[in-house]
Amino acid sequence: MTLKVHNTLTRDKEEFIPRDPPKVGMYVCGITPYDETHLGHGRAYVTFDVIRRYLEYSGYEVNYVQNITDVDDKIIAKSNANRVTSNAIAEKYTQSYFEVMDKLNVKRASVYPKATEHIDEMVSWIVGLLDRGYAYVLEDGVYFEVDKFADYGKLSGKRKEEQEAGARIEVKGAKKNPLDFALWKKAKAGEPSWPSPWGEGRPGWHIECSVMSTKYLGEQFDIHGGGLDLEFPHHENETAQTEAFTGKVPWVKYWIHNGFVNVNKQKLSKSLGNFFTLKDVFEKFDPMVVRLFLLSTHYRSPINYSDVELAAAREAYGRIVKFVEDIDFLITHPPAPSLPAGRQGLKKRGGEEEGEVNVIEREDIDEELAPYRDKFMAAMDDDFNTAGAVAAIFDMIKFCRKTLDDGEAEKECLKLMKESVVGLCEVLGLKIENRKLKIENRRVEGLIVEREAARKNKDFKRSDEIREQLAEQGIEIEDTRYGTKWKAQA
RNA sequence: GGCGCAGUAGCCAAGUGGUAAGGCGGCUGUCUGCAAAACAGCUAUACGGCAGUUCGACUCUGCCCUGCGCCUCCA
Repeated sequence: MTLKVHNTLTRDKEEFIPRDPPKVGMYVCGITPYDETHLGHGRAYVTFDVIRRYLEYSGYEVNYVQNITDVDDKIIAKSNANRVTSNAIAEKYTQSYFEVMDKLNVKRASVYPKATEHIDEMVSWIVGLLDRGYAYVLEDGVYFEVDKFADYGKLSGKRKEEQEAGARIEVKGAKKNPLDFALWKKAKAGEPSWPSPWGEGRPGWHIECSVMSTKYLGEQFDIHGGGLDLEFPHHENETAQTEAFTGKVPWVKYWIHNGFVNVNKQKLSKSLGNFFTLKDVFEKFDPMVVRLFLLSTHYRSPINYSDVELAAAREAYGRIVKFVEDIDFLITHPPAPSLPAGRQGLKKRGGEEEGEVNVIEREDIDEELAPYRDKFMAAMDDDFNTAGAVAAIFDMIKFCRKTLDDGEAEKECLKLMKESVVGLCEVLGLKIENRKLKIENRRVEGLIVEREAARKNKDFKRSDEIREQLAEQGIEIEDTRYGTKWKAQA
């Protein structure tokens, strides 16, 4: 089986062959931290997290770079409005971003380079582009000259001649072509700025991604991702300036873009006021439910937010969790040892002749589980079809339940079923936690708190009782100067 | 105006040139003193419309209708 990836550059599904296997260099456009992280961000970063996880699962070593645009008009506007430094704004929302992503179980990137920490490199790129004749200086900054780059438009499929007729292009006089974009913006009063050959100022939006991606991944690399809305002009501009600067083509081998989150069929957006912050959504739904909801649609299709669909995802997620809980229960509650030695399992439910039990062994199950794993892989190999992959997980669960209904499973066999389901979920970044064990933990924690209180009151009788009580349940406690630790005896 | 995406059961959503994965919901059953929960079974003669290609299309082509996105900051 081979992995196929839809490449925006070729508008086709292609076999994925990294430049230098098993290494994969992957760059994803990160956030501009000026406000709370919303569901749209969630979709984007869950998408690339799944891609990253699947590549790793497939044996690749992924170097995942995600930038943080910590200097920008909106950050500056907010800092001025709130009378704090733009750095404070950026810090605050970056922190918030990580909190929320952790909840969604998005693995951390290998590195999160910040724009403000790479200003020198950006300046030298701009100098280089000027030297090479791809840029020019105006009153208010330095601009990239789109007409000097013959391939302009190759990513987005937009021809610059055709854009000029459009109504939505700004009609600024000074630029040679309306599509020319700022590499460097000269500072206005009250803006953060850095020195440059063109005076104090700050970099334009696109240059940071070119500079930072190539710095950490090399002048050419495998995957560049981001939301569909970044395809043009952001990614187009990045491509133009990078290939102009390095002279190496193609800069990026595979371009991957995720679709939007819609509400009432419209794109989530600030201007429409129809966006949900992830923190808001988590008030109503568990982050893993949100993740499953996101995974239930192919990453390139639009996905419509609705409480009804989130609730459906919650039910579905609950069924996966319930399955794992049921298996855990069977593992910890083996049936009466009236069965032949070494054989533990379930009593057959339907009434067949007594004494005749259909014992299911680990090897058999391993073999029978294979088709579901294959279905999962086939779906993921087909441009990361997470919807198909999720279906495979449900198929696997259904098969396991049916098998358990038909006969007795060895403990090893039960473990294998659990590992198989949980393992596939893990590839999708879906954490499956046994809620009952969690409650159990909470109960233990509660007793420990009670015991600590008793000790404080020198009620050692009660505290010893609790220690005894826990010990009977196989829980050992250890008092340390940092507090009481506990562990279950193996 | 240019470029592009989508239209599959009550809802969401995969998918294949040879007659439709999965989830939610609904219905029925198992379990239960009853219920709830849970689990199980069933639940699209049909894939926006009209033509065409083909032995055969939901899947390919053309046109049309509807919705959406990018071309301005945006995941």
